[in-house]
Amino acid sequence: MCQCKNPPRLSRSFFTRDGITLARELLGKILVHETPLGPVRGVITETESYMGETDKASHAYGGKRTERTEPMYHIGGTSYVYLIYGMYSCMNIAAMGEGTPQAVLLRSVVPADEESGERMLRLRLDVLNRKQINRGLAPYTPGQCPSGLKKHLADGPGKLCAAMGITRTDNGVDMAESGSFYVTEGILVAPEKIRAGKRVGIDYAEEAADYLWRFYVEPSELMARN
DNA sequence: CGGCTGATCGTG
DNA sequence: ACGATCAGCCGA
Repeated sequence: MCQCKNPPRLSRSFFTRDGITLARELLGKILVHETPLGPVRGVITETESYMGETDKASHAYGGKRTERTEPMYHIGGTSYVYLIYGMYSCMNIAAMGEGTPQAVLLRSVVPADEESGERMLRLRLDVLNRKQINRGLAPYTPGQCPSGLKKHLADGPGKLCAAMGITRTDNGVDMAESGSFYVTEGILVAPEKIRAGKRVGIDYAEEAADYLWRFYVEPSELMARN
């Protein structure tokens, strides 16, 4: 599927831009995570911008700099992975430079190749099965898994992290330097193919809840290669 | 497909 | 107490 199986990771200058530019530029790029199963590659199809201390939806709103939000304050390219609702992880990439806590939430990916798709399915099953066992129920096997799992492999921030094996141990990684967690070129997305909408799950953010800071491409638009 | 709900735990 | 969520269940 890829002409070039191992393109180089994107370097610092890609990440040290403002959060809106970075969110748009990340569409079509490939997120790569080395897992015990091998590399998992996902084409990024949906992102959200969190614009720092003045953004009421941001964890850094009002200059809240704590142990949790610290990675957002680090240099562009730093990962910010946090636990939400007690059971899911959300994956962000810091934008801008040191001290400016803008970030991009990665909301959705699709497998970049068949091998990645198989690994995503297994990683999703691992997470689901932990809950099954916890409830005293029989674990799913790769053959008979919940219907809809393949269709909704990584189309949500929690599902994206589960499918790519991303946990809080991946928090604070410099993705411009790391050899196991990084972003590469992927599919060219023309600017006119980028849709925008309101960010999800931030009803508390008053006027900021209406900003069109969620960006996405229809999977059918992912055709041309770099 | 759309709406509702319980699950579950680190953070401040 | 409260989430930058998800899966399961319900009704249409």
